[in-house]
Amino acid sequence: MPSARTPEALRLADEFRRLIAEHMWAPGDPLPSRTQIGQEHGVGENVVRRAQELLISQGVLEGRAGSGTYVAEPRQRVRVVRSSAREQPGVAPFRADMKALGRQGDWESRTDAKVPAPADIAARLGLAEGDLCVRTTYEFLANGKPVQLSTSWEPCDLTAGTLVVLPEGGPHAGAGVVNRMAAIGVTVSHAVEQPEPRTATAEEASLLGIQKATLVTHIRRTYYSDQGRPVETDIVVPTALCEIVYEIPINP
Amino acid sequence: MPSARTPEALRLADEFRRLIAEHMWAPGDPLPSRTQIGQEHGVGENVVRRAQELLISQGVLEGRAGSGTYVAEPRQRVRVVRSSAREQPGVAPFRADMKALGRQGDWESRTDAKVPAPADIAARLGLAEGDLCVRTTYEFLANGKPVQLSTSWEPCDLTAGTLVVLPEGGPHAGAGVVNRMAAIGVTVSHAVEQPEPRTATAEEASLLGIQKATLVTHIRRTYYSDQGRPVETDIVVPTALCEIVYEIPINP
DNA sequence: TCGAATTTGTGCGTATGTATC
DNA sequence: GGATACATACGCACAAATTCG
Repeated sequence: MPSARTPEALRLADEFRRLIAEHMWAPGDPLPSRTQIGQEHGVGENVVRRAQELLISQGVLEGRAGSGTYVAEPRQRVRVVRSSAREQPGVAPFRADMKALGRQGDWESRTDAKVPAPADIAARLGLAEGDLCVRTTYEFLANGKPVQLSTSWEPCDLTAGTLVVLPEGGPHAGAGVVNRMAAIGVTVSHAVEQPEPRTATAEEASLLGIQKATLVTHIRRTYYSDQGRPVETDIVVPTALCEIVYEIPINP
Repeated sequence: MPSARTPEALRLADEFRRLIAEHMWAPGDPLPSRTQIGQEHGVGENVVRRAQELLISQGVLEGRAGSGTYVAEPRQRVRVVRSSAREQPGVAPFRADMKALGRQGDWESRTDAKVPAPADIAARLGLAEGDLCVRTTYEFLANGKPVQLSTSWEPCDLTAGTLVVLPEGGPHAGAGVVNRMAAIGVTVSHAVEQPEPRTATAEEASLLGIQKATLVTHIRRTYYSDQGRPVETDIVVPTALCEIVYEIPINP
């Protein structure tokens, strides 16, 4: 009849937390190796690993393969405001967000002009599978570091032959969907966003510089106009880097 | 030199998915035991376990301790709309949501009248730690089954001596925060919601009838009035049961 | 420049607890 | 109460990445 009621790994994780809280371990410091910690605490190497994994998933520690496990630097998260006030004439929403935080907002993008819509996107856009779209993938940077990913899908026949075919080209480059649509006479009346939690894929983690399998919020956004749905956008917001804020006005 | 590039567990998970997609396994069916599956596929027992865990975390399978692993029943998720249109005079927001889905919306609540605010709540409400609050915990039901949890915190000195001291008592019971505040002359101008992904605690999983450690969205909501922040609410929305929709009007 | 030692990361296995039938 | 099945904790072996002489 053995059995401590709380697993050793959890106790060890608490010990790590205590050492960090009491400034025995400072941000950026490497931890001793797993074998060393294991010997000092009289536990198996795996127990150490599990304790570290727990805190890594919580953003307290950071593991670097081949190098060591480190105390994570406390980084201020980017506040991403999502409200109607985001859409201002001639200003890119993301850059406005970053300016409010005193950071430089930039982005890199790649546009593929005629991409057949995959099944799920086609369903969301009300198209047949395989109908052509303009797909643009974005990587948003705050002070040069990636903090957010997104992919936008616009049906080809919506913008074909206009000046705004390419989201990041022409006179309205980077002005945001609402402004671009307004330029071709399409009035966007409202947007709908559906945030869903999931874990980051390996590719996303690599692009964003975050630990693997950490939590992200996947926002599926739809812009609605009088004529129908102009644009769908998938946005990936890593929890470790950004906090999402929805502002909701209350009608009296 | 061994090593298949893809782990056995992932291949087995795909096999499970295929069997379900091809209707060999129907919703509600129990899977064979892990030892049996392991022998049939020539893999270890824990490989089966990992494959099942993966699909359980995705809501495809469902594990019941002591009983077996089952194909999850496909249940339609409850659509929770979060927008300014939610707040209508005299109507509880949640009940309106459920009515739009053709379901019956109910809730159970428990109010504790004078609870000292814990540190994090005090900070959010702009109080000192230990200041008294009215804490109300809710369990929202759709057709009798719990789908959402929330906890609201109201500073005592805000409502003390009025008819709306208790959120679920008096003439404005269940009418929603905005209406109750209006009854005592406090005009709520806007709300701010901050959705964060995390995993469900054991208690939450038990209350909501979901698998342990599945994903939820934890929404921290603040109602703002002209005088300051009247109310904070923590809302727990399980991904398996609900989808969250934010409607954002676009100002032309 | 290269390779060996160190460290983290991954996959798989075993023992034991615990719930269900 | 016994048998069965899932759940949990812990351990081992090897691969991948990094570091440093």
